[in-house]
Amino acid sequence: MHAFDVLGDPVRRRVLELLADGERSAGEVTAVVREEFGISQPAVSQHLRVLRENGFARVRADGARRLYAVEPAPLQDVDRWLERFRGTWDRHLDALATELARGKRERRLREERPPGTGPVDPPEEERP
Amino acid sequence: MHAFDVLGDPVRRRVLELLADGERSAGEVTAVVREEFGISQPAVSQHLRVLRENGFARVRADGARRLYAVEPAPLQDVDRWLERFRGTWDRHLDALATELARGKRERRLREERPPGTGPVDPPEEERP
DNA sequence: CCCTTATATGAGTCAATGCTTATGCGCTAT
DNA sequence: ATAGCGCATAAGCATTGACTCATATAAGGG
Repeated sequence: MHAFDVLGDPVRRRVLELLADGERSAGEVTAVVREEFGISQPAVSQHLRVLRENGFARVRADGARRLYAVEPAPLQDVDRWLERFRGTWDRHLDALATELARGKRERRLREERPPGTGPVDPPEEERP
Repeated sequence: MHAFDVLGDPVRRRVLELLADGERSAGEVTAVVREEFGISQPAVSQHLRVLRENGFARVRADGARRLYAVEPAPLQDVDRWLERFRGTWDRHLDALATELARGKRERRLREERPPGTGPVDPPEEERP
């Protein structure tokens, strides 16, 4: 199962959020998720299994309890995959920042730049 | 459809990779994906639709061709969701280089805002 | 105009996945 | 020992979603 398939499920994302602050027992996780999603204990257990088997979580025994914690490797994989798109939104952010800065400057110094010299609007989204 | 569901499909991930370098026509994308995954033209078109309808791609007409490009917003959402786990792998000291690179980029983008002054992440939310 | 090219849509099928109920199995405590 | 808790697994069912083939639409070139 690919990392993105694992993260595709809202319950599993919520479980990871709960584990982000540190170890939690299966019971604690189950209580929260049962409450929020209205699903059964076995359902949560099955999600925990998916997280385990795909390397998103490790588990350790504490008496009869199972303590789960985040295992970061696959999340890092996702992060690295996103790497190639950061350029895409950096460009957008830079453009936005430039636009905002220009607007602010123009509001303060009305006459500094004549109209028609700014960047053109990016193409609008289109419905074919 | 949640961003992670969209990214759960390997064909759609591949399409986004192809678009990461800039605009490409539906035909170009289809040719590559057909070759690599052995699926039909309509199948690729349906994936393009999913990307469009979920805000991952924008399309613009060029005669009979459709030129697709990445729309970064939902990828940024994913990136922000990952944010809370970066601490987890910092503790593991696994991705020092990645983190340093990111830190440098963020310092460049936030030169005028000192760290620790931004809002904290809200709980996971859906984008309609 | 007709034919071809480029892309999108519709209907139908099939497999994957997430849920439920029922049950198993190891700890813990009485 | 035995009952009860905590958690996992099994089996069955329903839904979702990705594919195929067939077809629609629209632009461009003779």
